[in-house]
Amino acid sequence: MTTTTKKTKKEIIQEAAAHLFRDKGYSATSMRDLAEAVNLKASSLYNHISSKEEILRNICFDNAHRFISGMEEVEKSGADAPAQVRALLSLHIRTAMEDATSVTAFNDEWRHLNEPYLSEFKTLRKDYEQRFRNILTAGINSGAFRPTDTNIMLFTLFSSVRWLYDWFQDGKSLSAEAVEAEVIELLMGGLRSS
Amino acid sequence: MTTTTKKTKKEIIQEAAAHLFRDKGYSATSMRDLAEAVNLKASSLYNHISSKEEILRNICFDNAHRFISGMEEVEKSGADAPAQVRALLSLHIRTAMEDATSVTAFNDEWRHLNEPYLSEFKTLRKDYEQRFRNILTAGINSGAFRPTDTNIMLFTLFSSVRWLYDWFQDGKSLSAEAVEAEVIELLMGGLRSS
DNA sequence: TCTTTGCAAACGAACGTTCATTCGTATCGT
DNA sequence: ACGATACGAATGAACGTTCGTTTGCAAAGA
Repeated sequence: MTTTTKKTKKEIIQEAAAHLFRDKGYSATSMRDLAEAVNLKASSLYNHISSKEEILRNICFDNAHRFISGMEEVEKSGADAPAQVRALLSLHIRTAMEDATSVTAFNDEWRHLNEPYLSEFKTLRKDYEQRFRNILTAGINSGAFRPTDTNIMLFTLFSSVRWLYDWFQDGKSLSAEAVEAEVIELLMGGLRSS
Repeated sequence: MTTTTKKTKKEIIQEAAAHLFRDKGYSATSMRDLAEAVNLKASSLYNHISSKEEILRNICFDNAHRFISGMEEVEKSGADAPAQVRALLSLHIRTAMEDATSVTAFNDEWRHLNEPYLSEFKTLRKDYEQRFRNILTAGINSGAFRPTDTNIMLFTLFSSVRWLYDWFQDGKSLSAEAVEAEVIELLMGGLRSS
């Protein structure tokens, strides 16, 4: 037995759900699909979770908080803007490769949340984006980054990391570290002034 | 009345569907939603289209062919690799801004196609990707691009353009031309060697 | 007149969810 | 050591709703 910290059934269900949501999307995943994936019948799921949306909600907010925590660490590191952007890119890339479903939730499936959670999530997201923009602005002001619309910089960085979970699951040739290094170099090269 | 070449009802339905698919996703869009969007009842849609999936199919393949046509033009232009990449980036960016739904179909919703169309679409896509990779390889061999895994280059370029339709619809400050120029500069800066 | 278009009604299938019940196991009072 | 009790976990059946789609018929246009 490896380092398996015993998972609760709820955690097993959430992970299976995240996997299905990534592959087929939230709406196209039925509770019967999910039940089959964890060797249960649909009705049994409700001994562990209270609704389909609760599962999505947990996935979305868990990962929102993961990114926000990363942002907090980066902010108080006191590093310069390029180093902060590198650290955040690393966080996004690592997360996308280690837990592909996080990025899916963060990017694609949150729109199926119901109110008031939808608004709450959007607020978290906007906050994260604003703090990222602040770093980019600092980098431009310090002369490290070529002057560019920070929205364009921000969203280009964000979404250029989206493909990782589409692609990394086919067990590709490169190691995670190599992928991370190359992507970061590619994107930082685009930001650099001079 | 602007330059409206008279649209058939089928075209109107397809455009409304594309819009809904982008906003809510294919699975979460019902035929009753779609009917309401074109001021019809659900049953009336079937006088013009034969199934929900046919709509998706048309959207996916129309746009696949649009990108493939662009690729063909670029290939026979005889330009060098950086110019070819610029041209293809321009195509992707323009398309994303003028017809946001295309990129959604191309990137996200095609997975809901049924066989045999799913396989057919995947083949078209793989073909397009391979031809893009060939251009990137040529750029590396000529010394214009920093040596990098072409898959990483390819998917980074592809997906870094995805955000445009999420963002451009909120009527933003920058003109389409400005956005295009900045994004291309950002991405080409990352590819460049030296 | 004949084709095209629209609609109300209805279809079976699938959806998320609830319910009463059952089974196994742990905890308790005695 | 014993039966009584409680409880977590699983289930089949059924609920009401929504899904994509079909049918039959009326109105409109050619």
